[in-house]
Amino acid sequence: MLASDRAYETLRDDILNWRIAPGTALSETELALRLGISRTPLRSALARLALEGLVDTSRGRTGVVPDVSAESIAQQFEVREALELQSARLAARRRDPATFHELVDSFARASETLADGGTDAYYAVVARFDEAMDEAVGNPAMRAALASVRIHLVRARRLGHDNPERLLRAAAEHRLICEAVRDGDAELAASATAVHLRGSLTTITATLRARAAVGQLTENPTTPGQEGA
Amino acid sequence: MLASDRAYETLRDDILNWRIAPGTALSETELALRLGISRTPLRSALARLALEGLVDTSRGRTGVVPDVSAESIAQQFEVREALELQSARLAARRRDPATFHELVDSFARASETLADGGTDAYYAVVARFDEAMDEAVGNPAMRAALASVRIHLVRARRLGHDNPERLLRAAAEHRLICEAVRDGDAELAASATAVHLRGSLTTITATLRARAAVGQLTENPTTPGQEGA
DNA sequence: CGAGGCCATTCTGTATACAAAAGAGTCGCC
DNA sequence: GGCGACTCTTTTGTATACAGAATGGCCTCG
Repeated sequence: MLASDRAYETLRDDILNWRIAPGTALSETELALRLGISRTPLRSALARLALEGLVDTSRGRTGVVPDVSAESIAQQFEVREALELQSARLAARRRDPATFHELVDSFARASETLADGGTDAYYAVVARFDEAMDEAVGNPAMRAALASVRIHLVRARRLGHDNPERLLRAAAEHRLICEAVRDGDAELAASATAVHLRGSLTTITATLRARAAVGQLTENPTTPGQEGA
Repeated sequence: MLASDRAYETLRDDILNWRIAPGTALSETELALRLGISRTPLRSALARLALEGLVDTSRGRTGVVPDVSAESIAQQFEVREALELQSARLAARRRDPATFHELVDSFARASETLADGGTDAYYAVVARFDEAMDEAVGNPAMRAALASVRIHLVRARRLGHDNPERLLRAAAEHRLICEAVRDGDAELAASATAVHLRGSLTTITATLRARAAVGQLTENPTTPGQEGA
């Protein structure tokens, strides 16, 4: 595999999993040294991250990891709502019913999945759902646009990881979407998606508020002293 | 200005204005020589174009300019519809009325604008409209998503340049959108946008069909022999 | 005459060296 | 004591050199 791709994936995962704290300055020389590659492929990786919005280069030339604010999340959700509702409608018209019949079953068994494999196992089902929707829509441009939005919300999702009751409600919402898509009901699929997104955003916003209230004491134990002091 | 930025803008304009024909292979060494820079900043420019979808790197490592097919346009419009309808709704809720009052006037004078300054002058008004919508929405993520879609449709728009009667109808549609946004009527703004997009897509599709029927004889006079022979 | 393999050419990917610019820190002056 | 300018350091942007890989042509064998 290419060194630039490895650097990109490593940095992306580090940012997405909060191993690099928001506000951290991303020095090319330092990162290149840390990853054991030269600055050339690292620059390429940083450029990709910057274009995806995972690194902010707007102020100053040194890239920094952008913060996850309630405002930025709400903005991402406005875009996500537009794209996912459209996706749901199109998927309902073009889907393979068998695929979504299967997904309905998967979401019906969500409580077992959560009990057995935890949140990661559940999110794997969600990933299958997203993939099935993208494939049903059959629009590469839509897939790319959605991928761009979803990658931003991964960090936010990580914040709400510890909320199993929300995940169960989300599973029920996903199940309804799958049923609507399976039955070819475009408007119901869109409405069910809107319901799901509203619930999702409410949970994330509440989590952010709770974190802000608790303070910054117990978080980010993995990266001590990465901030700009 | 940075050499990489200049290279990016030059190549982007060349692609958007059909000075580089679809299917053309983009050799790094050749382009670097042509633009008088080294391969390093040129690589950066190519990477940006590839991430924006203006250069296709999926098959093989050498980038090629993707073709503009009726299918790809339709797919872009499915994304555009999702984003612009959402934008129209949000803009209607958050707009500054004066801005859109002014735009209503501008589109009302479209026939004069076209007579005086031609299509370029008209498209300048459309650019002001897009900017006003983005500003009214006030969502950087939405702005970025829309910019990504719009850049793809610039090439398609160039194809339909020679259709003044369509432009007059488009001006009337734009005027209706502006009136709805000015009045804060979110649903009317969305509906008017849907009408406009449908008309736009129909025109572009018809133009593409006409070009296909005429054949490839009279096109691309600016870049003779750029294709792979 | 066709197909397969080998060789050469050319391309991309990576590393490193150099220059220019920005930022911070300090010294001097007001 | 505060403000400003200068210098030094660190950083990014660019160029070039080198290595590995792929592709195309050509030759040979069947």
